[in-house]
Amino acid sequence: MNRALKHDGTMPAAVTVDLVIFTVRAAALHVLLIERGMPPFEGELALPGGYVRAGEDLDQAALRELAEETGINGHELHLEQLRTFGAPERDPRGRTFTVAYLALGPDLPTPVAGTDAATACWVPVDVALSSELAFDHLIILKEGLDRARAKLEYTTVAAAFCRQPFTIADLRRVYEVIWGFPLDPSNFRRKVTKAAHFVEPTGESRTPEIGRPAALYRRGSAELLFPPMPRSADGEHEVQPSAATG
Amino acid sequence: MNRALKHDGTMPAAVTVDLVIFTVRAAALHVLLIERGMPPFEGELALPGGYVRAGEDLDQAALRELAEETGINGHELHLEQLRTFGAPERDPRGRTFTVAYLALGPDLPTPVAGTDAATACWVPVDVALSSELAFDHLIILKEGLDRARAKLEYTTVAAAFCRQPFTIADLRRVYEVIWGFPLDPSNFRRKVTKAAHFVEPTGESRTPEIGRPAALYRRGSAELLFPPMPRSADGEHEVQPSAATG
DNA sequence: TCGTATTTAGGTCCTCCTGACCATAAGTCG
DNA sequence: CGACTTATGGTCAGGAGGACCTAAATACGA
Repeated sequence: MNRALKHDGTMPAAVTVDLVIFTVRAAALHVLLIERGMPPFEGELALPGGYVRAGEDLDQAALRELAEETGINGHELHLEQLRTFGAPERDPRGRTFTVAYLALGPDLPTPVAGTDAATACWVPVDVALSSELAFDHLIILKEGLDRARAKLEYTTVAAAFCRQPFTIADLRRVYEVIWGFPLDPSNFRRKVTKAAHFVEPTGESRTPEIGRPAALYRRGSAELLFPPMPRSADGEHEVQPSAATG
Repeated sequence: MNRALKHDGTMPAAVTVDLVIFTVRAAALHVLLIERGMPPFEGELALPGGYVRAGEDLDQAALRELAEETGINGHELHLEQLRTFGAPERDPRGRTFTVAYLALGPDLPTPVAGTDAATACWVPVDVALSSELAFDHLIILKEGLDRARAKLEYTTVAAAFCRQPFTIADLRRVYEVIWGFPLDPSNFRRKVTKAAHFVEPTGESRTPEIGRPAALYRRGSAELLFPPMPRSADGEHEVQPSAATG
């Protein structure tokens, strides 16, 4: 009854991980893209990723790919599963499922070209969103962006974009860059400093090129932010980007 | 370099979907469990699920399994991807990845025993949580419960548990059962009716066995709830249940 | 040396939302 | 009719957030 099934009902398939790696640099949100060095989609832009290896957990595979593509050990940044994509025809080589991951980190070094990546580079997300990406990677990128924007609201992951220690203004710029509109500096400070364990003052301060020195903070222990960071600027009440049919 | 890899780098693996199906009945949250009718874990309790078939998308596979196990066509209920589990030794038959789904629906009919399920039945979640489940299904169930609890806060999915039309008290009982503590009826009504497009009045009312008749509502168009439903009862500030290493 | 520009830090007012109540309405049951 | 139960609606105080405004601390230039 089912084509391509083995006697025990299993269907042989390949499983990959793909990573949406975001960082904030030069007042813009960037995503790491590679130019594919082999078919299919040779020469096209794609998200970094690769096959899950035999003894490997999914998180391990994501961390390994992260290290291979960026030279960063993933313990410094935020990593979470996004969603798994498995449309039957999404890979011309055969049935392939990909577990998409979202990675968020501070301004990362310019990546080295990996094994199967001809080149790897940081691309502003607005540029990437209007590009053609291999496979279904454009959809994955969009979902990653939606997830990142949503998570800024009710979690403290914004701090994952800041190299420690950081100033309140650094943290505010993360929100402004990812949400795409300015926040009131005064109200933002009040919100962040009064929230329990979002940021902890170090007691030190840093003098910028111009302006008054800013107090330095480091991440607190809180993961959730309650009440959430308000995001009232116009584009509100959009449909939630989650998964399936419902 | 890698054992069990084909020449092109792929590792043959099986992909399944498993479903955490929640419903509210008799003032308690229930989850659908099956007793496995074949090895491995024959005779043990497990989440319903099965292999993704050849031409099938992941969502399609989840909907098919849902129909097979409960006789319900999934378009009446909320369905979303939870997370993918792929620990190397999670299935003794060989490398198997499972895409876990979360399904939420109104008091569903008693399920029919499916093809590979000896028996299927609704189990109170507190009972299920203290049971032994096959594979890593207990972890999946816990994550599904965490996700459901969290989603009640900032989305309108609670209405997916109510057969339409429903009363405000019906909706409130969903929150109370899933969160595990009572909510103030008056404040809950104010919150729900003033939130934009959470519920829409039908103009009709229903007389219960005892007490004043209650106005009937149906689901509004909103998916997100802003500001969120407050969940201040003690167990607050717990670590977020999300995915990976971070 | 003394303003000026710039950025941080902190305060004020007002409005909305929420928690904790209380009061009333509209049914059923004895 | 009166007791009970549930639904509906209102009040009041406290907290959080948006829209401001003021002061502090630095670099720079006249």
